[in-house]
Amino acid sequence: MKTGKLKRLQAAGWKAGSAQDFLQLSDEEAMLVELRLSLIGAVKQSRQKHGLSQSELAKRIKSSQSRVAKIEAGDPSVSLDLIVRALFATGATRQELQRAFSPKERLAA
Amino acid sequence: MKTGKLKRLQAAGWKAGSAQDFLQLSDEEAMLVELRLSLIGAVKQSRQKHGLSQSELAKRIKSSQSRVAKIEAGDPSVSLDLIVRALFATGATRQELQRAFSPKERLAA
DNA sequence: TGCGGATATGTCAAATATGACATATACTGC
DNA sequence: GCAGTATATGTCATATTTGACATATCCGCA
Repeated sequence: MKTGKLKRLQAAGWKAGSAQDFLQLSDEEAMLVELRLSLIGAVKQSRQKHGLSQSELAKRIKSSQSRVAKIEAGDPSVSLDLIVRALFATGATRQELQRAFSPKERLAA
Repeated sequence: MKTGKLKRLQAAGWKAGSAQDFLQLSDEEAMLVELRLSLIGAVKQSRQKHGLSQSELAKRIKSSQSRVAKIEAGDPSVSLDLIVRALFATGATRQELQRAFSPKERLAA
């Protein structure tokens, strides 16, 4: 049942071109999206845990509040690089980063 | 002793603008570079382990042999996204990816 | 009600990453 | 020596990502 996968992706802020596009996602692509979701979650969590506003985090990574918002919204225009940068900038350790990579919940086949 | 850090970065294919640039690397930047190194190492290792040529891997990620070479050479023009994509495409599992994130060796201070 | 801070969304010019290509180098086996 | 295969390096037009900005929405609090 692939629809669950679709819902997840949409929930992450990915505007579907068409359902087909998503149903044709290769495993690698799915893994990448899943990875992004994990990291994004870690950013949100870590930022709030450290009591930072989006603007404050933005300053640390020399970006803008709007881009931080896009990071956390899972906007497709945001690169993995920027997500990881943001995560580090919140004060997250590499161990926390590692944890973000843990498949805490598995994708429905 | 910061020079070790510099050597590492240069070894990774980062052309120094000047030594200062590197000595001024923030911790977050250093972590990011270290992360890239780990992932790059994992790509090389996994690709060879699976008996793939750079050209074959390139096809899988719809790229070119030259870009795969740049990935493995640590070329600064290569994004984290592409590195991770390449790693997944070699057939690496998420667990292997996770291991690549492990700080197996620590940077000198 | 309105004010203030935080977050979200859309746009855009500039910056950066991209695949493709040419070409160079290295290492085989002949 | 040469041919074949793998990898490295440089360039470039195109594509994607960027920070910045405007503006909207949400949420307490007076």
